[in-house]
Amino acid sequence: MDVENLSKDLERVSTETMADIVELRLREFFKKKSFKPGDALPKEMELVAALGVSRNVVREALSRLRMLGMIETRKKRGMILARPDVLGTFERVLDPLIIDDHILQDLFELRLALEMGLADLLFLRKTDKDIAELEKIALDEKHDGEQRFRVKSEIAFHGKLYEITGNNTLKRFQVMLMPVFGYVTTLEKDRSYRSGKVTHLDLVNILKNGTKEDFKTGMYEHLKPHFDSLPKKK
Amino acid sequence: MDVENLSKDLERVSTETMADIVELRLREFFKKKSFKPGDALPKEMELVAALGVSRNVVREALSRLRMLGMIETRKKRGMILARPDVLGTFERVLDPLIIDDHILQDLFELRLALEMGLADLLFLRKTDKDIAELEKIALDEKHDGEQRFRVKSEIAFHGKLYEITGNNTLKRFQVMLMPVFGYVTTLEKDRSYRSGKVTHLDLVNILKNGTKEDFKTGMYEHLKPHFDSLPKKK
DNA sequence: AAAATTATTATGTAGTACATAATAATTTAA
DNA sequence: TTAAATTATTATGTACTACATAATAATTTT
Repeated sequence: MDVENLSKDLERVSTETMADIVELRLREFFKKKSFKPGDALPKEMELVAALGVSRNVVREALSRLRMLGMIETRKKRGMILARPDVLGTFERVLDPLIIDDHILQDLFELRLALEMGLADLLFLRKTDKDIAELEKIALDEKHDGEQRFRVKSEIAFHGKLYEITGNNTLKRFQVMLMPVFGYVTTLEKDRSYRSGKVTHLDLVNILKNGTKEDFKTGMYEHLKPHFDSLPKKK
Repeated sequence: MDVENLSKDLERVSTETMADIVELRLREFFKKKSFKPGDALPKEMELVAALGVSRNVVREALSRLRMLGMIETRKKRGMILARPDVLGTFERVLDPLIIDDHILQDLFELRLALEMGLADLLFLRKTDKDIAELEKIALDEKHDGEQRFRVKSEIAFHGKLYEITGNNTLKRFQVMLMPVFGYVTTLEKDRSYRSGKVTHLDLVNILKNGTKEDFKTGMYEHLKPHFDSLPKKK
C-alpha cells in the first residue's frame, strides 16, 4: 500500500496552532457579520470566552490581523475594523535579498508589462503641464555621468510617467517594484539600465505630438534591451 | 503659536507598543546579520534576554513575522528564516468589501494596463499548443447564457492569456485582481463584463496570424467599454 | 453647571507553569 | 558491537495570574 492510497483513508493531522485557527475564525466572523471599516469589534475577553482559548492565543491572532492593517486597537475604546493598506503588506516583504530569483524575474516582467500598458492611461489623462514637467526631467538628464546618476534619472522619468496616470496605487506599486528592477538589471551588469534607441526625450516628443500607437512602439524600443534579455521559454 | 510651529519643538510621543518596536528590531537584526532563507534564528528566550522584554512581546512580534511568511517555526528545531510569499500577503487583505473604493478603481485600472502590456510577453512565448487551447476556450463560450456563465468564460479566456506568458506570478496576480475587476464592473451594471467589437475569437485569430501591433489594437477594442468608463480626470 | 476627582474598562506588559513535539543521549537487547 | 528502545533535554505552544496604562464614564466638589 503506497502513500497515495494511505492518505485516502488517513486524514491528515492538522499542524495548525490554535492561534492559526482563531485567526481563521475571526476572519470568518468579520465576514459573516459583515462588519464595515470603523465598526467596533468584540473585546478580547469576550472572544476568549466565546472561543474557549486563552487570552494569549486570541492576542496572537489579533496581532497578526493588526499587522495586516485589518484591525486597529485603541486602549479602552477596544478594537475597530480598519481598511487594510493593500500595498502596505506587500511592501513589508518585498526585499530582493530574500525573494526567490524566479519570482524576481517574474516581477521584472510584470513591471515591463505594466510599463507597456501605461500608454492608454497616459493618453487619457496627460495634460500640457505634465508633459512640460516630464520634458524638464528628460532635459536635465546627464548621459555621461556615473551609473547612479543614470539610475536616478531613470527613476525620475518613469516615476513621473506613472504620476501622470493619476493612479496613485499604480505609482506606489511602481516605486515598490523599483528595487526589484534595479536588482535584476544589475545582476547582468551589461544591461544595467541601458536604454534602447528611443530616448526619454524622444518619448516626451511622442507624448506631445505623436499618437498612442507611436508611443507604444517608442516605449518598446526604449525598453528593448530588457525585452531582448527575456528568456523565450521559461 | 500654531500647531505647525509647536511640532517643531515638541517631539511627537511615540505610540508604538513594545511589540512594534521588537518587530522592527528583529527586521533590522535579520538584515544586518544578512541571514539567508533556511538559516536558524536565535531562540525566543535568547531574544527575550537580549531585548529585555517579556516573552509575550517577543512572541507577538514573531507571530507577525511568521504571518508574513518571513519566518517559520518548528518545535524544538527553533525558528528559521523563510522565503515570504510576496503575493500571499497581498491575497490576505484583498477583499473588495473592505478596500476603499478609490483603491479598487486604481486596481481596476492597473489590471487594464497589465492586460494591455501582456502582448509583448505573449508574442515572445506563445506556442501553437497554447493557441489551440485558447481557441478551444473561445469556441466553447456561450453568448446567450446567464451572466455568471459569461463571467466564467471571461475568466477562463483572460486567465489562459496570462498562463501563456509563462509567468506564474503574473498569473496569480491576475487571479487575485479578478474579484476586484468583477466588483468594479458590477458596480455599474450596464458595463458588466461587456465586450467591445473585438471578440475573444478575434483575439485568438490575431494571435495566430496577426502582428503584435494588431493584437494590441485588438485588445484595446476588446476592453474599450472599460476604457470608455474611466474618468478623464482623477 | 462647570471643573476636578474618582472609578471603571480594555488593552499592554510581565512572569510563572506546564504541555507537546522534536531531537539528543543513554541504556538495553540481540 | 550495533540496532532498537528508552529516557532526558530543549524550544515552542498554551494557559493563567497580576499589574500598568490610558481612555472614558461616573461622581463629587466648588
